[in-house]
Amino acid sequence: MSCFYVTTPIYYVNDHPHIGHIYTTIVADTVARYRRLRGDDVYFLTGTDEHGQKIERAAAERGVEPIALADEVVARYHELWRTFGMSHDDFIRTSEPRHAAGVRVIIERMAAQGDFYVDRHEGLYCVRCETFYTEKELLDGGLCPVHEAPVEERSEENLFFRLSKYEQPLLDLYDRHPDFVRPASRLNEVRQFVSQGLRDLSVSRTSVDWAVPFPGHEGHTVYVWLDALTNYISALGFGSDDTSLYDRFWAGDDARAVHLVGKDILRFHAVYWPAFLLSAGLPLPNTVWAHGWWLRDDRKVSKSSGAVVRPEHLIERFGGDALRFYLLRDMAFGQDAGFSDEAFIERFNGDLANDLGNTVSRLVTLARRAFDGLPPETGDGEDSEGSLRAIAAEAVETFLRRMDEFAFHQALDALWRLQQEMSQYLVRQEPWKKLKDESARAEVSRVLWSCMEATRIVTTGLLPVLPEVAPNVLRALGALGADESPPTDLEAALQWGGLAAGGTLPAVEPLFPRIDKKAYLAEIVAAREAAQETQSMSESAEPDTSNASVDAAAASTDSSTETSVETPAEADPRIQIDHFFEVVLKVATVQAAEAVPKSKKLLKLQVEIGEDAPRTVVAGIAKQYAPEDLVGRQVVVVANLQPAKLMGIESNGMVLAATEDGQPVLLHPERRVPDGTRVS
RNA sequence: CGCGGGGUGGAGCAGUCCGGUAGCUCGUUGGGCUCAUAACCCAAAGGUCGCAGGUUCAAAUCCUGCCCCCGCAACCA
Repeated sequence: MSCFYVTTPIYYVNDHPHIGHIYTTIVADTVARYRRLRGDDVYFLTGTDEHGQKIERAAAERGVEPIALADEVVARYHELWRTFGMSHDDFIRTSEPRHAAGVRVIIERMAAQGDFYVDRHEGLYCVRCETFYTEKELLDGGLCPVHEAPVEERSEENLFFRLSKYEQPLLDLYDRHPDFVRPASRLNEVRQFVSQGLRDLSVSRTSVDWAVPFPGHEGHTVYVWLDALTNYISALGFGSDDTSLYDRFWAGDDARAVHLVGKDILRFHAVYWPAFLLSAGLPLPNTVWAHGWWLRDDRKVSKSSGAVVRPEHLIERFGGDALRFYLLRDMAFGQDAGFSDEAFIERFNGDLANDLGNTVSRLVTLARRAFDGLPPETGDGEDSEGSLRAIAAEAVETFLRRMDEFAFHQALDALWRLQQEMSQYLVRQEPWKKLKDESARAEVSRVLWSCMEATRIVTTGLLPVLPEVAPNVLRALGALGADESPPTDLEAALQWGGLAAGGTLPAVEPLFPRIDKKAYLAEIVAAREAAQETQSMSESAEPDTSNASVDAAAASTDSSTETSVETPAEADPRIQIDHFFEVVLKVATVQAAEAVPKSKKLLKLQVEIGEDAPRTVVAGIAKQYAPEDLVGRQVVVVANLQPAKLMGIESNGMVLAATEDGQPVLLHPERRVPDGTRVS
């Protein structure tokens, strides 16, 4: 028996759970369940990353302690993981003392190697970002690219980690263990990054308090990634008195550790983390598996049908297992995939309702009609065709191999191939025509038994994917007693011959009722509208007729960890009219327009605004408007805006547009009016 | 030369590492069946595998060049 350790990243509590977190964790859970069923000693870890300035600041804004903020988000994760039946063995929070202990010990070991040194981080610092910038990153005039505010010269004493020292050892690692990063294309990416040269890494901050204190350096706290990555071993007791888990799952000879990560944080796991471990003289994990992203499907079809990405709604309505299945089946693991409600419904109806659920119904109904229970005689593979058994064996072999490779979509495909073969076999045999023929009783029994056995095997393979529903399907098939637990030895359970002959078989309810696609899509549109209604009414503000921003926020499937803390829905506060008049809006005619080089969204416009000379205005509308189509058109501009530089071009004003689903739609007066006409 | 992903029948994708009759799901059309959740089964139509070269007996797959799309970062003032 080998030891298998699987982890998800720890999720930053400044971010509410989204599809990216859900996906990674579902994959990890499926792998964990699968390895357990293969007889491995498994440890599955997930958790939360709680330190850092963002949390500190968000907490301060709300007037609470950072830990209170973290507690709230952690509670949501716990709740969400429950709905998916996640089987994690531990949930680590970086705010826990046991984690800090691990961080201290790894840092002490790294320090003992002389891998830290103190240096002054001198540079241009934006106080509002609390970040250093290089001159190259700044806008013309030395302004912060985020705030366009002046930066200041600042020097902060930091501890640096000698990352450069590990450049060659890392390259050696990638050569010796090509499996260290998967898929292979990602390894190339990482290798290229490292071979371009590594700069030493700043690993302490003096400006962040909500963090682990840096051992031996008063006033310094540990940089977020050094802190966060260490969770993978601190959770196993590294740095504590009891290192039994660590010895078993990290340092053991037969231990295999796999970190599942989104491709956005691959570098930290494939470069920094092994460098830290090498420095500390600790064993390395075996594999960092980087998966792709779920991208929002923004085809017109979706928009016109009102379908937006709403995993919460899908979960609530169809359960965690259905979403698990969709996510694992529809993404070629490692690559990006598009997420849409329609695809979910099609997958659910096609694979689960039609293929699996309906098959179980028809088989059970047939068996009950013919034998008032399970078929009394087994097929034993010796039915009139004798092929189903061999097909099942082949499907099982492919299934196991693909699961081992983390190719979940192909593993599921293998099962469905068996299901399809079985269905075709059933139709060829037409047992329903022989139900009343006493002489064909044995034959009918063999046929039905074989089909049910094939379905049992398919369902057994689904145990790691559908932990909640698969056992129910087995029960419906009579392959599992009402109070019996699902099998624990997957390989054995996938062998032909597991289904008993004879016995009772209860009538079935539909296991996966088909989803009425049209009705469902209408439902989510209605739900969204209701949500908006409630929101605006509760704030007693005018209904927000432009719903674009609401959609965008609800539908984010971005896996970046940079989204802000969710704040209670807040309608725009009412303003005094003189506030409005502070904004000078004028009609202007576009004299000239050209694309801004190297930019995708920006157009540089010359607009006649009734002044001595036309103004230069930069507008982010290049994706929707061709420069030549704009010349001669009238637009509305904000005339008294502070000039700003965009891609090095000074913009003196702002062109107004309605934003629909993130796409600007230009505003213009109903009929031509003189340039410079005030809008109010 | 910023980083990355992708271009395969109407749609969504697999196959590309390790060349060998182009595959899956959905959709469309026709037929069948009626045990079953308007399900299931059979058949058909539909592709110069982005373009151009090259290597090879053989290229979606390997090599070279090019075009286009989409993310990310720096730009939606």
